[in-house]
Amino acid sequence: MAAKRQTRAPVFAALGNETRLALVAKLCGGRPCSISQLTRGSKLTRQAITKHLRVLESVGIVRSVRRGRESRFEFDPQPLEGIKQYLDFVSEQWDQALSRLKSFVEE
Amino acid sequence: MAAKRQTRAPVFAALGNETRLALVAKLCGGRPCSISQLTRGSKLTRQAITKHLRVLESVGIVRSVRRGRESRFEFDPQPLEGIKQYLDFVSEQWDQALSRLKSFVEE
DNA sequence: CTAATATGCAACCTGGAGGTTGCTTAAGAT
DNA sequence: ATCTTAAGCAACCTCCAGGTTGCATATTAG
Repeated sequence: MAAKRQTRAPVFAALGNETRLALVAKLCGGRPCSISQLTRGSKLTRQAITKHLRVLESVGIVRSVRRGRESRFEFDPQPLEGIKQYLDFVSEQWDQALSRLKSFVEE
Repeated sequence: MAAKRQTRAPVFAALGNETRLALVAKLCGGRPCSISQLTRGSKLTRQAITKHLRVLESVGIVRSVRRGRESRFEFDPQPLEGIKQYLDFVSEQWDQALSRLKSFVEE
């Protein structure tokens, strides 16, 4: 658990941006998309979108597969499982703290 | 859902840093801590820790209560619920995409 | 073959994140 | 009354995230 902490912050950071959240929302629908496709419907440049995709790719949320002249990006849910576990861990700690407080007050 | 998207990125971003993750891990244990307490056991300056706490506070993960000459920070799990919901939403989309693919292949 | 499309690469700009130091003020401890 | 500890404020520094433009290259379409 403690060993994994160093690897989770980058995943959170990758999600800490509206544009990237929107990309994730689009790609988790299942259909792989090319960079150009992802750029249409965004106010940003293709290069800007590309950079965001590379950030997501660097933490494994997304994977790129070259297909002819276009590179298609597809979603990978695995890194998200990791941070979900972390959030559950935090919630659990908190709940336990609350129970301890409660039993302390009751006695 | 779509309306909330704009408010989740900052929460993810607040967690996208090792130091802040460590602070969260400490505070979710239930015991409120002063800035000085949180600074001991870190290699950073008190002011650096303060800045990180303000970031967490700005998204509601943490709340500060003045207690005499010290300001004690306590954890608040509520914003984390929001991003958990988002992660569940993404997973659900993904699972549905997989089922669609599966039934498409099977027919 | 040529034109159009999709991407890659690199330079560049700007603002803000993350950190430090120095000084001031408030509150406890002696 | 004085010393010490906790915290706030502000200036400053460095580096990188996020974005742009311009040009080069690979693929596909006509």
